[in-house]
Amino acid sequence: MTDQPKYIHVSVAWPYANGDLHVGHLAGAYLPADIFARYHRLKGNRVLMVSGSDTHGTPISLEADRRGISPREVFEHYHERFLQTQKVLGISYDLFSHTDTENHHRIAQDIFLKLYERDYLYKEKQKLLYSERESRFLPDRYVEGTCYICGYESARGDQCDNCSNLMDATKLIDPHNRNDPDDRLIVRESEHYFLDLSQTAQGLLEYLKQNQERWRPNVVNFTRNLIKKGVDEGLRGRAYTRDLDWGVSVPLEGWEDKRIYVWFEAVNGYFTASVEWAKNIGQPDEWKKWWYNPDAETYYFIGKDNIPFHTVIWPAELIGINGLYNDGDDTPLNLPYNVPANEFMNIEGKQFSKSRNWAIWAPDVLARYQADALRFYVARSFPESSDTDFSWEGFVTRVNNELVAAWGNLVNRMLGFAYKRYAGVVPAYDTLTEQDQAIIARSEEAIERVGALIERVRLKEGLDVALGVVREANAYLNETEPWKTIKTDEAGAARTVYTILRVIDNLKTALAPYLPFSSQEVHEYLGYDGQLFGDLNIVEYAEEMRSHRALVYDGSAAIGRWEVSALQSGQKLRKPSPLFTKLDEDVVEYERGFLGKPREEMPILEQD
RNA sequence: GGUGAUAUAGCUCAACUGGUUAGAGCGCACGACUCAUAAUCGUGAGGUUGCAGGUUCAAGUCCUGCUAUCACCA
Repeated sequence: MTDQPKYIHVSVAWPYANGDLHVGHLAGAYLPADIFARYHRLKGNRVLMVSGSDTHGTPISLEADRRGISPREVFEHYHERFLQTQKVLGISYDLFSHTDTENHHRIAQDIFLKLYERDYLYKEKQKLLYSERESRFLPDRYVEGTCYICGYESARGDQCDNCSNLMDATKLIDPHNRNDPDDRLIVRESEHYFLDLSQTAQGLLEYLKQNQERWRPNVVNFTRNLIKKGVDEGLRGRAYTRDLDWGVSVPLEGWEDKRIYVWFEAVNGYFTASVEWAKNIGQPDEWKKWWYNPDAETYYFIGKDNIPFHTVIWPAELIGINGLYNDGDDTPLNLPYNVPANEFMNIEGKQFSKSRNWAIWAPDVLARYQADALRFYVARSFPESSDTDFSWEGFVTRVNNELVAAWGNLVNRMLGFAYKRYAGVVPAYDTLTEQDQAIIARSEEAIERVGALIERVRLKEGLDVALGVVREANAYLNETEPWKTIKTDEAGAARTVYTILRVIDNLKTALAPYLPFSSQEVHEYLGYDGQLFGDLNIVEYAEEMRSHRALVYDGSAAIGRWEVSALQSGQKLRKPSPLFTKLDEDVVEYERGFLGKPREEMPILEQD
């Protein structure tokens, strides 16, 4: 490989640490990001993949109230579970941190101050609902009142559940505290800072123009209309600060009681986690190779609900803070190179719902099934162009018919055959027939084709291509029948077995980003040493006042390459055993039984 | 109400900028094989591409209207 390594930044949506990870999280962002990152690592590129727990925001506060504990206790509990879950699932973050680190607070405040100094922020008074009993402004989610459109009595502050219109909380009739109906709320003015998007609108349009070829059409169209509307009508500002007590403080005198709005501060995490990562490895400027390098490519893996924040708000912030921490150098910060937003994954035909427990929780699935089985089914069902459905019937049939029967069985039948009949070594051959060469070529092309698709973030199609070649490999065996020819044509059988082992070697590589655990097994069965990928560790980092735990990818032991097989005859094989567990049909009914019923959180265990 | 997206075989999904008889997997029917976790391979049946119009030599693919679902925003 003579190409210069590319710098690839993989930014992954920050999950609210108010509940376990579920398959929607995996399908929307984490698994696609991991597949993408693993591919680029195999390719020899420099990958920096970061994310972390979002520890602020109303959902955390609500959960804390519900349980009668502090927001910190809530997020620490789920942050730890995120670390363990993603370690078992193999989501290979270079750093999965959280937003309550000193590092994140400091940088989020520096970003605010930079925007403030450069006049990207303006002050404005807002009318908000105030609780005299609690002496504070109440977030919309805490407010209840009578809907001013349909008259429904229990409309929420943000939306009416009856007529589903969005609500302006201050217009609600008889507004009161959800947790305390006697607490009548009054409208009071409060001053806040707003991000002035009109200043960056032209720059954003220009930026969009340069990227639209590469982006998914829905992301482009959605963003373009958002900005254009803003340019025509004067792009509205967005409130950057809130009257809350949980979050990052506004770093201005007299504003200490207000907080930076969680969304503005959470997207800063892509940047703050990169800085933290560099500090953690003892090379504090290393992050600049992704953020201030014009040749670096930055990818943001998010769900469709977050598109505006990643294609408008965050780029606007980045334009506003250009030069931050860069010693006067005028290189601009990198704006998102691609934002391959996914749609949603439904559960058994219905929308995910945490409150009704209509959900499939990642720790629960991983307690019962192989990580690669989950990765496989979710990847087969990625909502890349439209909403898709996770069904247990689909899980069982896809795992049994495709993962176990087509790929796992191909590996098992031929590695077992080779191991038994050829004294545990890759058989020798003289020349390969055209048919042999053809299937080898197909498997080599698969590496090329799958790689090209992954680079374009068409991950589902990439997996489909690899599986297609798995089927071709099975068909090849049906035609060449080495178990028959070994009795009549020893040279022919040896040639066939060598061929299929080399094909399996190539397919192992093509599938490795998707199925890292089982590809590693195949790698070892074929007699190779070493790890295709590095290791994931949970590490504790101390700051001045407190410490936090993080998930960290250590690639130092990785030897895997995105290259075609050069399998040598005579290589010593290891005794194979089946890669995947076949699932019983009863799984469908058993698992469906958990849906919609109260759930008990179980400890997260490592697999194997 | 505005913006974006989705609606294709029984099921889950494909089909880049409009172009030969709309594809694949599963399921189903029939056949082949037996090395393998009864796994594999082949053949076949099955679609008036949500509804109604329109543009074009040609539309699942473009335009208009409508219906349903999802997301974001007022």
